[in-house]
Amino acid sequence: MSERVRVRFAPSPTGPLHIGGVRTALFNYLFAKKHGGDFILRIEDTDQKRFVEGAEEYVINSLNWAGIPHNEGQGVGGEYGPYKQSERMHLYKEYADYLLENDKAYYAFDSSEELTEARERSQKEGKTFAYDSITRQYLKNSTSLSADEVKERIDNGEAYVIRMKLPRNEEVRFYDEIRGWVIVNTANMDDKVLYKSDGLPTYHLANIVDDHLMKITHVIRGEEWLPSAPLHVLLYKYLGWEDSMPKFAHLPLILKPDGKGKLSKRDGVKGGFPVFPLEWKDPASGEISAGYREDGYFKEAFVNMLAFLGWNPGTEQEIFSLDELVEAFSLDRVGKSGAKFDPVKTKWYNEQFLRMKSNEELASLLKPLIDFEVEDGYLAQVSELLKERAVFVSDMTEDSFYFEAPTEFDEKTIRKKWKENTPSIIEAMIAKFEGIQDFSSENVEVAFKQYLTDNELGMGAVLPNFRVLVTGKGMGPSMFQIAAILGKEETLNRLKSGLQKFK
RNA sequence: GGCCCGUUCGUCUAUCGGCUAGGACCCAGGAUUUUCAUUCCUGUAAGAGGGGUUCGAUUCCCCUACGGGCUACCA
Repeated sequence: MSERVRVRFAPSPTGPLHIGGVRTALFNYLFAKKHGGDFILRIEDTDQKRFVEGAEEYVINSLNWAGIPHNEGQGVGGEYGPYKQSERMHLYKEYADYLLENDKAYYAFDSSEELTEARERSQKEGKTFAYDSITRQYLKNSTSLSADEVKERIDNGEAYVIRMKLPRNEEVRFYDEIRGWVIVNTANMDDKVLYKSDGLPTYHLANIVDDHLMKITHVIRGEEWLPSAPLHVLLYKYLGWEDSMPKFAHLPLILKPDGKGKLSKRDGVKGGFPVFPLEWKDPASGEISAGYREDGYFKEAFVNMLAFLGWNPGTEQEIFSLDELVEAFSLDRVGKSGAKFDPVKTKWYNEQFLRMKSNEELASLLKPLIDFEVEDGYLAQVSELLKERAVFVSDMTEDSFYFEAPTEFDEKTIRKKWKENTPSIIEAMIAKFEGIQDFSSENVEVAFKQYLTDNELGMGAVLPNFRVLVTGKGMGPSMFQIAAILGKEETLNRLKSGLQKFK
C-alpha cells in the first residue's frame, strides 16, 4: 500500500505572491489532486523582520480566486496544525538540541559584524568566505572553544546561533523528480545557521521539521531552492528521518519576457502586464500593483497559461480546464529549463476562454460594466455578436450603440459613401423594412438584398450608409444581426433621425 | 569568483537513437466577409560551438561558450 500523497505550498508572507509562486502552488495542487492527496498551505514566517501586513490573506485569496484552494493548512485547519511557523516556534528547539547532542550542530558566537568583516577580508584576497569545516576552527564556536568557555558564554547570556556541522568532504546526492540525480560535495557547502540569535529557527530547520511532522511526501518548489536541497537532505539524515524523506522536484523558473533573469515586479510595469494574481496595494508605500483578476483575466485562462509555463501534456491540446489539467498532469512532463513569460500568449488564452463562455454568462459579466439598464436576454444577444472580437469582457463595452442611438457618425464613411441619391435610397429602404413582420436578421437580409437587386444597386453603395446611420460606425458585426437585435422600431427610428441629419 | 542547474523556430514547446525536426503564440500572404473581427488555407523561422560513442545523433558522454539560480543570523 502506498502512502497518501501530501504536498505543501509554503510561501513566506513578505509581500504579494507573484505568478511564479502561484505556478508553484498550481503544480502542487495538480499533483495532489492527480494522486488523490492533500494540498497543504503552510506559512513560513520565521523572519519577522520581513513580515508584510496582508500578505498571508493575499496568498489565500489568490489560491481561492485561481480555483486551487488548499484542503488543509492555514485558514482551513487540519490535523497537523498549527500551519504557521510563528505559531510552531516551541516545536523546533528540541530538534536543534538533538542535532547539538549528536555532534551535528554547534553553537557559534560570532557577531554579524565579525562575519561581515571576515567576508570582506576574504573578498580582498579574491576568495569567498564560508563558515565551514575549515574556517570554524578559527571562529568563535563550540567546536573551537573549550566546553567551559562555551558554557560560560551561554550562561552570561551572550548571543549565539546554532549552526549545522557539515562533514569536511562528503558527497550528498539526491534524486530530483525533474532533474534526475543531483550531486554536491559538502566541501562546497557551508555550516548554515539553523537557529538565529533571536531564538527563532531559520527556514532550513523549520522547513524540514514541518515537512516531516506534517508527513509531506513530495516537495515541489522553485529552482531557487535547488542549491539548498543537499543541506535539507543532510538534515533529514541527521535527524534520523532518512526513510521518510519526501521526494524532491525543483520547478524551472519563470523568466523575464525580454532580456534575462527572473521575472520581477518591475517587468510588469515595464511590459504593461500584471505579475500578480490579484491587485496589491503595498501597505507601506501605498503603491498599487496590477492583478490578473482586476485586469479582466478569467481564472481559467490564468491557470491554463501558468500550467503551460514549464509543463506540457505531450499532446497538441492547449486549452485545458482545471479538471483536465489534473487528469493530464505529471511531474515527468515538467521541463528543466526556465521559461520566458509571454504576456501576448496570456491574452490569447483569455480570448479562447471568453469564446467558450455562453452568451448568458457573458451577459451577466457584462452587465455590471455598462451604464445602461438593459434586459439580460438582450445582453446575451449582444454578447453573441461581440464575443468573437473580444479578448476581455471589458472589450465588449466599447460600442455603446447597442444601448443608445449614436450621436456621432463616422466621418470617413459619410465622406466616401454618402452620395446625392443616398437619402432617397434610405427612404425606400425604410419603407421596405416597414413591411417586415418578423424582424429577424434573415428577413432583414432578404428584404435588403431584394431591394438591391430590384434597383440594381451594389452592397457597397448602401450598406455602409445603413451601418453608419444605425451604429455611427464604419465597421462592425453583421448589420442584419444588429438590426434584428435592436428591433424594428429602434432600427427604423435611427434610420429616420439619421436621415434628418444628413439630408 | 565558487557551486549547482540549464541550452530545439523571436516566444512556449514536441521529439525519450532513425527527422522531410511537429504544434501553438506572434508576424506576413491568400480565401471568406458590405466592413472590422472570426473562420479556413499558406508561408517565414530552430537543434549554441567543438570533440567523441554509434551503422546512424536534436536525442548518450566530454569540453567550450552562453543563460539562469544560489552564494545572509531572507525565504
